[in-house]
Amino acid sequence: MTTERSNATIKDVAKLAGVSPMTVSRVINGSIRVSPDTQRRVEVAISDLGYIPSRLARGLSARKTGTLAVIVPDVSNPFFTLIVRAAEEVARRSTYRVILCDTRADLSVERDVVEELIAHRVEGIAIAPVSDRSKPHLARLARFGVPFVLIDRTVDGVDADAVVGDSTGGARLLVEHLIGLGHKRIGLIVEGDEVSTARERRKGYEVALKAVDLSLDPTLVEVQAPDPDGGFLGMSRLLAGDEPPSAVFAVNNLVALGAIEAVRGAGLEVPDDVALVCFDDIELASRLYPFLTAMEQPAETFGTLGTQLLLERIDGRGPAHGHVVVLPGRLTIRRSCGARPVVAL
Amino acid sequence: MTTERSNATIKDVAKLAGVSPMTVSRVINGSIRVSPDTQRRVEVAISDLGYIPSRLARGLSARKTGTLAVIVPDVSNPFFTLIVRAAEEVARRSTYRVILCDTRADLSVERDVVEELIAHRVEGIAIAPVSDRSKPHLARLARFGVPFVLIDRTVDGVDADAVVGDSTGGARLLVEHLIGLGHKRIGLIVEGDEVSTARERRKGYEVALKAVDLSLDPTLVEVQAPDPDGGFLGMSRLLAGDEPPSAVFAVNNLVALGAIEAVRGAGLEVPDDVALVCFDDIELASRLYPFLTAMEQPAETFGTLGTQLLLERIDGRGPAHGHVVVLPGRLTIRRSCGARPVVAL
DNA sequence: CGGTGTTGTGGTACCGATAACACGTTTTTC
DNA sequence: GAAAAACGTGTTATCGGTACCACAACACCG
Repeated sequence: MTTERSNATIKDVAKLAGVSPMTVSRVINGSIRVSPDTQRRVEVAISDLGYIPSRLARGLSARKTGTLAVIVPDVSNPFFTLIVRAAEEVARRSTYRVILCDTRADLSVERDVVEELIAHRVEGIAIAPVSDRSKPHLARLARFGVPFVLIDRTVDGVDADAVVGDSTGGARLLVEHLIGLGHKRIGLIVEGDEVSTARERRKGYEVALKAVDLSLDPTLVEVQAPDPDGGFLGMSRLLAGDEPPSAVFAVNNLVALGAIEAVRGAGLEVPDDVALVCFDDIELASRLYPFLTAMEQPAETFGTLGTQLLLERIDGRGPAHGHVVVLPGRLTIRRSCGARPVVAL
Repeated sequence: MTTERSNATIKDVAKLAGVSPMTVSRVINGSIRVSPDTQRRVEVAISDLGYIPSRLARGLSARKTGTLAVIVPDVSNPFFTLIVRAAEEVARRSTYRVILCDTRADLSVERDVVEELIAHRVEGIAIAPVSDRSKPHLARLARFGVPFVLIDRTVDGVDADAVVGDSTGGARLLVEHLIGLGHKRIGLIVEGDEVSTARERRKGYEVALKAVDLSLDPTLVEVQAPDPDGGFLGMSRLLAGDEPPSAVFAVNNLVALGAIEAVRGAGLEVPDDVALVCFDDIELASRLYPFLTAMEQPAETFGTLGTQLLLERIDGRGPAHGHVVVLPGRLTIRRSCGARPVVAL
């Protein structure tokens, strides 16, 4: 193994192989118009020099980088991790590379990330936007002609391809399940309605209640950050009310976690004192302790389908207007709702 | 808001501002040698055109990209997520961007990722390598003069900066804890010893047993993949043995998860029938259900320190030989080991 | 046998930025 | 008050590739 420092360029390879840089370029890019003999010589030279073509130069010159990006608000959320994995897989099969970006649900980080990706001249972006306030960022992409696909969330006033879950329907099912268990006072912990999923889940909650003539008590709705802290706060406030709910619907898995902590913190238990349901599973946690009754969404499909739509857009195929795919979820009944689990532990 | 498609270059900006591209470049890069008036005119032009400089061109021309990379074997593992977050934070403060890469613990993916990052001309890499067999990949980096820092794991035969946990000491503490609880037959589920942490944790296990004259029974050691499936398999085999262990040390959090499932699958319970300890916590799961007795490692510090070492390397500072930092873990006693928890639930 | 393709290869310009140097002007310095 | 230094800006070459066109050599056609 040589220890020599290598930073060969296409010219070095060309010289060593006794051809022009253009011919080396042809070999790299798998052009057909190269004689077998030349091709072999060039390949040997590349290998001898340990040559790796610069993506910077390639991208600059060819005006395409072969790079996509996936932007999510939280890479550590298992729901988004699955999306990312699936997206990478699809992209890889189309010989695209993927840059993964985490906005931490922070609008200003999202703004920077989008700008950075434009600067990198990525060819397309799959994005789970922070909220409706992401609209300027998406407008920026549109202005630069960067195709994008929305994942998990739509953005008010933005017409684009999107792959989302059936939040309204899913929420309705969850709440109907609680109603079926006899609950009449059902609380909701949800994030602000500038996030499409929150908006729709809230709507599903309301539809389910109205359908059985249960009144909508505004004191039973807590608007909180979509994380464990928000869940904790929301549940704490609900429990402190005059007439606390007997069941609560948490807008997502992390909120549910915090809500459970709040229940326990109040010396109560889930589901005995408060039943709980939510959107999205926490896979690792459920393996250890199958507890959360949840509307599970097909995260991988979000990633797969989203990336496929994106690739179509890049190729100039696809309809003129945004193509929105809505995927149904699956209700998984476990302990937190208080129903007898279907499968014994 | 104009809907015009924008792809302005530095020349367009220069023309609009009535200066040369060089002057625009100076403004972009915050050079001091620009008159306030010119600066303002250029900034207005940039803003009017919605100009975003091409990183490709900048990188090619300036021969530096201002980009680092973090490579981990599993972004969804909370341990690595924390590392990544911390690394990004440090990099951002030094005006570096970060590319996040997930190898899925697959050597061939790691090879491709490394090659891709060299092609992107990243200026430095923090990597949690797959195993000792990652050595050629690291050699490649060295050959290209790309500084790198090892995170969480060292690689046999590679001299580099590294930030790792005290695996041997941590493992010893965990096993001593089990011994202190009266266990005499203690099993181990570990991955192959081409991974430094596995090697060292196994060593810690052996040291702890020897220290109290407990024999090393090879049938109590299961070598398995470092994921839930491996844990399940390992635990299943241990339980099926002639003289099953009364306690088991799982090499990491995910293995522990699978191990618990195996115990339950056999109609037994943790810790009543088998006590269990492991490395690394699962934060979300522990919030829902504080169960795992674990050696928690300061993941953020791995990321922070690692990136700092990397930045020093890039600046040409830092010692000639690899600087290895070993960080101690913290033993968190919960239920899975069978000890009475310090804090009531 | 000239005309028309096809094949394999090279030359040149250029992608969009910056480094390095040059140059006219103003300011400082003694 | 002239030389030296600082200032503000432009010119040119170049980073490492690829697009586009040119072109020689050979094949095939009627």
